[in-house]
Amino acid sequence: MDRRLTARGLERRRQLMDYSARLFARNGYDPTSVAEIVDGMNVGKGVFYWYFESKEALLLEILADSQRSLRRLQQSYIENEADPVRRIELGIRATMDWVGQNRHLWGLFRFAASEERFAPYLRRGQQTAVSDVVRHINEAITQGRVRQTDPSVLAHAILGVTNQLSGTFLVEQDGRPSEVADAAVDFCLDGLLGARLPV
Amino acid sequence: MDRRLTARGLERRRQLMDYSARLFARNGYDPTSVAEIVDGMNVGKGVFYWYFESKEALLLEILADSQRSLRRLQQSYIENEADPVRRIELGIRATMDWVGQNRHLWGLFRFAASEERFAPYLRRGQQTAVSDVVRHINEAITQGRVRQTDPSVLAHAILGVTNQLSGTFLVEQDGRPSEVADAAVDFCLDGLLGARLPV
Amino acid sequence: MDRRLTARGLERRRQLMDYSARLFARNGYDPTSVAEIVDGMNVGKGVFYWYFESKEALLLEILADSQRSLRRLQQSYIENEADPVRRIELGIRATMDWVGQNRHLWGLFRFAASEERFAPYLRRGQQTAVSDVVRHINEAITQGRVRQTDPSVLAHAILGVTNQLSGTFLVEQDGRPSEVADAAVDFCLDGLLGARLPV
Amino acid sequence: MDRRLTARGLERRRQLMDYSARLFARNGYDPTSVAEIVDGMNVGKGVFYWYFESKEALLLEILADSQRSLRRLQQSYIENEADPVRRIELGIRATMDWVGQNRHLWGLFRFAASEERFAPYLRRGQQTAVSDVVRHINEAITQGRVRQTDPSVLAHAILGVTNQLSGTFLVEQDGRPSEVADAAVDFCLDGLLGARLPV
DNA sequence: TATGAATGAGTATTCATTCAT
DNA sequence: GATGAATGAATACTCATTCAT
Repeated sequence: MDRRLTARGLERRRQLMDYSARLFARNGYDPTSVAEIVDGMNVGKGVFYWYFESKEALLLEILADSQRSLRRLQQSYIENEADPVRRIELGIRATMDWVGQNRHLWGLFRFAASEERFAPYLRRGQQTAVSDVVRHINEAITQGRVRQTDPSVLAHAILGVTNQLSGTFLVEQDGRPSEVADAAVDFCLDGLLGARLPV
Repeated sequence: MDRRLTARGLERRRQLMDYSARLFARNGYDPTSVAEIVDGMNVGKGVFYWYFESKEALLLEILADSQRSLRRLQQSYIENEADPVRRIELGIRATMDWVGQNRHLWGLFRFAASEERFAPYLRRGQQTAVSDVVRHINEAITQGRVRQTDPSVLAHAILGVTNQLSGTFLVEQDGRPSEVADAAVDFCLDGLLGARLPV
Repeated sequence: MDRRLTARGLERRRQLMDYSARLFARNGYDPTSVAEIVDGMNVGKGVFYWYFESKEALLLEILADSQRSLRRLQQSYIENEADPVRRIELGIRATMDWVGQNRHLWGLFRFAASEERFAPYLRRGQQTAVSDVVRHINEAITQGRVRQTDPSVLAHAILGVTNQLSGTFLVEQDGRPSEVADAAVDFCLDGLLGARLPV
Repeated sequence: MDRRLTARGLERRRQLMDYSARLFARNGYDPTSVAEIVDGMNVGKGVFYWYFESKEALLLEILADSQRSLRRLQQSYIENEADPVRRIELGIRATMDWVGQNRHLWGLFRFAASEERFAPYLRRGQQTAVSDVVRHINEAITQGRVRQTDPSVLAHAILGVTNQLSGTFLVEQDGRPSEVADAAVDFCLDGLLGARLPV
């Protein structure tokens, strides 16, 4: 591997990744055969193995790629924001927007997270996300705006809310990211019982 | 199918389900072969097909079984509790206790939820859970204790928190159900910013 | 693997080994596909893998089997013979007789000997053969009937003669084992120039 | 094919043959892919097919080349030698020297000899070698120095000894050609029992 | 001359399922 | 009820060869 690819080659590669990701997401990774992929793209079987070492390597690249792009979006939303609570909120909004534009990858992530052979590769991205949030929470605690609790628990709770609401209302029910984000932010900040006065 | 099974037969059947569930959870459903299952149990292949119509049917039964037992536990925790907020809390605690005792099924549920061919069977259980919670929330709203919001969004958020925290702190980090439940309940009721006075 | 085989199973296994050996010998190991083997036997592809772990494992078993049977024949010829030179002669005759009855295995052995991946498995048998002969030679040297020379060199030379003559005159030219053996024995004992008086 | 090659082209061609021969010898002909060859030489795939019609044609050329060079060496050793027995001896010495300098080709010859698709191409060279030796033997018989026996049998026996000793002691054990040649010559001339008086 | 891209038949192997005993 | 044997379509992957540039 480690081929020197021409511009045309790079494009092919990207097409393969996109198309595969869609098939994986729709039919599942294991049930999707390499034959299906190359047939669907009207290319020979060798093309696949010219660009990827294996079906597994392809999935891993799709996942890594996606995690990178999500993280980039989150950081672009957050930069220059001083208020830690607001940073958390913006992170949630970035995530919702990203999911909104990559709905088809949702199932793929769930699958990868559920299988021992792929979960490890997701774990790193997950940990990065958690520690990002933990940093904001710690700052907020210092400022006395969040009660003293294990920040990593809070971070995971926020992730749980974001995941669940995006899965249900964006992917399944095709909702609008900004509205789902509103709901997620509200819940994360105030819980069920919270009743902040309107500003 | 629909065999009249002797007591010994029923026992066999149960053993097969338990053992398969463990293999599925550890190595994934697709990668686990029927041969592995029957070899591991030291029986012939015929045995498997005597008790189950197919590998897929087996997984479905495992899932249905698990969902039933989880629901039963939740209801036993809740019955006779008049306070709707308290019922939500008890539901969370029941879930955590169940996960604590069925850790190995966790990954199986995630997998099934991620694949189009199995997700539908989970959807029903999920919907039941959601509408249970929605009922409590509506009651709480009527009592003026929860702000006016789409209750199904709140219900999903609660499920998200419960899922994420149980996955991370019970299954991955092998924590104690009651403590994880405490954290989940706190977050769900008060969010990040809430600061109820201790009772 | 390590199956419990019924009598019928054992027979199938043997048939597969015989048939494969013939195909390997005729067309070469690599060029012979598992498909060819099972098609030629009119069985499903699974049958092959029910009895053998892999194509490679099958070849190894064929080789081990053959080496065992050759050695057994050699020992049966030699036992009870006191004269070491005569024992060498009988070893040569045993080998020729064995080759005469297993002509089809000849090419298989040459192939295996020529490939790094199989040669090691042959080496052991080859070494056994050499040390057998070395033992006889040492005895003959002690008796003053063979000149002082590195016995392992002599042993290899004898093997070389036996191999070459059996390959050329038994396998290629379909000659009679006893006559080829006569020639091999003569050459090994007297070389080109030797001129023992007829006894 | 049959290209008009520039000097640089001829050099490329030679490099390809050398490199391929080494790979074939080390890993086997079938298991070595054209991709491996061109990758290892850092050239594109087209280069290979520019210089050779096919992988098979390449092997055949390597073999033909080698046989030619061996024969040339043998003839250069023998020319001007009047004594037929001495000519046989010099032929053996030439062979050992050649093998000593082309150790890596040894396995390749064994492989080619073992496969029906290549053996025919070797057969011709083998026959040439045999009839060379047969000519010397016949002369020696005429002179009464070798007993009346089928000369082709004797020739094959000599080849067998030479092959086996060179394979074992030159290629496997990395010995010195002149010493191995001494041993081969001794055995061929006198066999096990011969005891010529030292000259 | 040379390259990267593409082809597609072919390979070993797996596996859910069925069947004769 | 249970077993070992058998099926055969399907799978991931390879590779000699060709081609457009």
